[in-house]
Amino acid sequence: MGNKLVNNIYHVLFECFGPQYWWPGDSPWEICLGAVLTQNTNWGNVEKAIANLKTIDSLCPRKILEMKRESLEEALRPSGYFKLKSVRLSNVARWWLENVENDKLKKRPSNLDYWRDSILAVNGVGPETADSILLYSFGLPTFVIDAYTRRIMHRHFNTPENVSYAVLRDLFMDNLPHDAKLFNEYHALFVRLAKELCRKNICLPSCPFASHE
DNA sequence: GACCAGGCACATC
DNA sequence: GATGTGCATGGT
Repeated sequence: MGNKLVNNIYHVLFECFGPQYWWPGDSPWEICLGAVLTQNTNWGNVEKAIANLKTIDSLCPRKILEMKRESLEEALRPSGYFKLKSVRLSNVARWWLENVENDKLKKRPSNLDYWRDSILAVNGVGPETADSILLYSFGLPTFVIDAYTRRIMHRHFNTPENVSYAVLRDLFMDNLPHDAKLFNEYHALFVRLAKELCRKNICLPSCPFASHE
């Protein structure tokens, strides 16, 4: 599987669907917060939790950290795993204040590997969440692998079903120019394709409508 | 009522 | 390094 295929997939998807304008969110922090809350969770439920935080004017990292644990859990409840996510979101908010909204930032290197290691060290941030934050919140050129990407690549391009995150990420990063705009659009187009296939009843494995195939 | 959704940490082998 | 398990809500 090489350069050509990885490029061709992108061009076909872009011609079909056009730009996707990702990630949904009004600010870098809101994107970061959404990346944590959407872990193994439907985006619609995440939107409810974000709306709750906005209603009580507690979206920003400082307010998240100032909130009582129970209040934060209550706001996050619709997004599922709310006890777990209240801890994870607090960890990420602390990291954000220390590393992003801080003068120290100016002295820090701006390279991808530095920031990837930094955010991956936060408890509750794994590879997908890290790459989503780096790409969609910071605009750094890293490729996001999610369940949709895995399913599409397995079903339509024959990659092993349980291929590791790192191997699949390398497949894209080794065969594409490191361009944040390209990576942004590419991942968003995978999600769009998966949803279109489902909507048109051309189902991917584990699609809820798969039994009607 | 079952199954699923844009994962992750931790234990165990 | 691979595999299994708990975490929880809301839509279909």
